Amino acid sequence: MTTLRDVARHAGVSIGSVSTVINNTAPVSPTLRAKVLLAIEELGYVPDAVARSLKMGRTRTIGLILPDITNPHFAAIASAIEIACDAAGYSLLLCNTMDNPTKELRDLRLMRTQRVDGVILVPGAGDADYVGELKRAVSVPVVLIDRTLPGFDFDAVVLDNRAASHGLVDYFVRSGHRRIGIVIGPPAISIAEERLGGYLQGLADHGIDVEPAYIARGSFQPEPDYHATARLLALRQRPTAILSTSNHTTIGVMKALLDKGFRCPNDISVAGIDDFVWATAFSPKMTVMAQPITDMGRLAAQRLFGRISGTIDGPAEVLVSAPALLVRESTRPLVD
Amino acid sequence: MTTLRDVARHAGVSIGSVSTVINNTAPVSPTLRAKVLLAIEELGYVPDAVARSLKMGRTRTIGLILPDITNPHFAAIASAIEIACDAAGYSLLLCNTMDNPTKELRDLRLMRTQRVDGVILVPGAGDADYVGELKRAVSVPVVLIDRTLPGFDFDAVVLDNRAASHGLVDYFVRSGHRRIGIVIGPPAISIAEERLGGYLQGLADHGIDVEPAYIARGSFQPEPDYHATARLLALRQRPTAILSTSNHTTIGVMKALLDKGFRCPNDISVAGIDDFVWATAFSPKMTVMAQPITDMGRLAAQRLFGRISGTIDGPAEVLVSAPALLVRESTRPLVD
DNA sequence: TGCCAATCCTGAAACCTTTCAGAGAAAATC
DNA sequence: GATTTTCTCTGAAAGGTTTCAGGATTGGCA
Repeated sequence: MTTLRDVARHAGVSIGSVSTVINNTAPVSPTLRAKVLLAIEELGYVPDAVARSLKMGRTRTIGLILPDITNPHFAAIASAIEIACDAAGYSLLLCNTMDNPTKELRDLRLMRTQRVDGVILVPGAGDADYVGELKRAVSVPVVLIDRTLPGFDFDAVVLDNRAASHGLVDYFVRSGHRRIGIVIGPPAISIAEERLGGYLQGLADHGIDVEPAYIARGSFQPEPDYHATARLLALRQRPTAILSTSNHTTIGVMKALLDKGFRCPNDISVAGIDDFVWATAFSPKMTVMAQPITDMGRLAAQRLFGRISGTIDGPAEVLVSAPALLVRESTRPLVD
Repeated sequence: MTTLRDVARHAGVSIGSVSTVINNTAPVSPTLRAKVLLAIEELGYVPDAVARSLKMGRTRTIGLILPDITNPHFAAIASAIEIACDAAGYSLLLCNTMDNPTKELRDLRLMRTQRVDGVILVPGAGDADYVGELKRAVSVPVVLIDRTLPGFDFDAVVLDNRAASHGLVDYFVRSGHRRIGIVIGPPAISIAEERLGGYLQGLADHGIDVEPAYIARGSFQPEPDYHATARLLALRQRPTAILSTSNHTTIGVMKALLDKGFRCPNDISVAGIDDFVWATAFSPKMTVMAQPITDMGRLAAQRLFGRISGTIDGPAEVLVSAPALLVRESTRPLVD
């Protein structure tokens, strides 16, 4: 590796001058600049970000911790954040927790030792240890995205989850449905409770009694949610409509319908939260509440950069995005 | 931030001793160890990876450069690599090129300034500049995955792409199809040519003449491949089977069928390369050649770690994985 | 008791950069 | 022409760690 020292020697100038030229940190004579630039070119010098980080006390790197990069929802978030990082001159350290709290703790610790300048986090369900570590990780700005963490005042970028499921219930009821099931994730995850809350509120607003059996607990994962859906379908008095509360859930729901021999929307209407590329590629095209996920990712990154630079310094804010209903072909009016 | 110096002072020992205890790099007395551990605990000391990297000359970080994290295929690769990194004590720097050569160059340069210990790369279509930069990036081990780069002897982990499309052609022909179309990506990407090659070979092996109009150039992207498919469907003499050469391509193909009013498999059979979670959630369940993608990601990471540590030091190897045919419901025998 | 070997531990150098006080030269002012 | 100001550039310190030559202490042996 060639260093500043090599460049300086080769150009016949001091190390400090080379640094000055590279970073444009003070006026220099054209001669000096030319000599240095030439030397850099000839030696193929590339600055060492490690040494720079050590000296400067910041790494120009942020950490992204999410549950499952394999889920297109989180992949879209990652993509948006990566674009923002590129534009702002940040590098991106990626960690995938697989929804494993132990791994998440390890990742948080990794962020500390790596001295990232900030963290964007999709928090899992946190116990006491977790909460402690997260608090300590707070030496650096943290922005939550997608999910929140009760009791922590971090900036957060989230969907209006209650509105999302409430809107879907509204739509179902307007279409004549009253027996509406829901497949929902674990209570420890904030969005599960919020989406369930919107569903309950929606039913209440329309004067529909809650049928406990219509609330099927899954895990926001295709497999468990497949089984949760199967329970719904096995009911003596089946729902006529199912609210699927995430894209991975939708995979489980649709798979269950297919396997159990139900046609959608003829036998049962299904609407989901989250849009995805393949939603319109197969039968039926899915009716969904879409999240402005790219915007949300960008927003989270910009928020974090603002905190890091000090441009943003008020109290923590929760930025809430509105979902948009896309009516397609997995739902139909109930006529009987 | 508390430093080694702080810990040393607090424990009443030397800096070197603290380092020794932390890294278990030499025998120390139980007393010393206890004092140091206690001090670390009390001060909440976390080692500084930046300083460590500077001193050691390695960062224990690898870079992953891929075209589109939003594509579940690459997301699966990323996930597998992340798991391998976690197990081996490496951090993962993620870059997303969006199939943009300029961005890819920038990412490569970023890897150099960040002093990553190695790079796993899904190369795009490279021009001269690109090739030069890549050559320079070679100061550090590079492992290619998914795609190769002609003329570079890097380790690579790839699918047997010819076998994948050849196998699909075989399957179609066995099912009675002879008018077989293909939707393929741009020629500059290695896998496109290989998959096209397997298709041509397959036809040849069965004594079927190549119909140029049946070869539809797309981009391995839903949108362009939708239009490529539409061209196939507009043919006077339509193919009875379509070979879709990537998962994103499959989205375009199926969408086009749906929009143009063709039923699959009744009107046209479709088989794709790449399996994906939602392949079995909708109608029709897709017949595909599945890649052992998780294995491939792990393999690439292990290969890279081996190169970095020097455990592996022979000439570059291309590790070829075999695809597996999963017959589902998007294909059917041709009876007429 | 005296000496040597073995065992622990210390302290400073080095990794590559940024930053800044100040040296030296040129330009400006009286 | 002497003095001050301005403009460039230099050189060294500092950032937190690892490493290693050597110092200090202990134990063993004659």
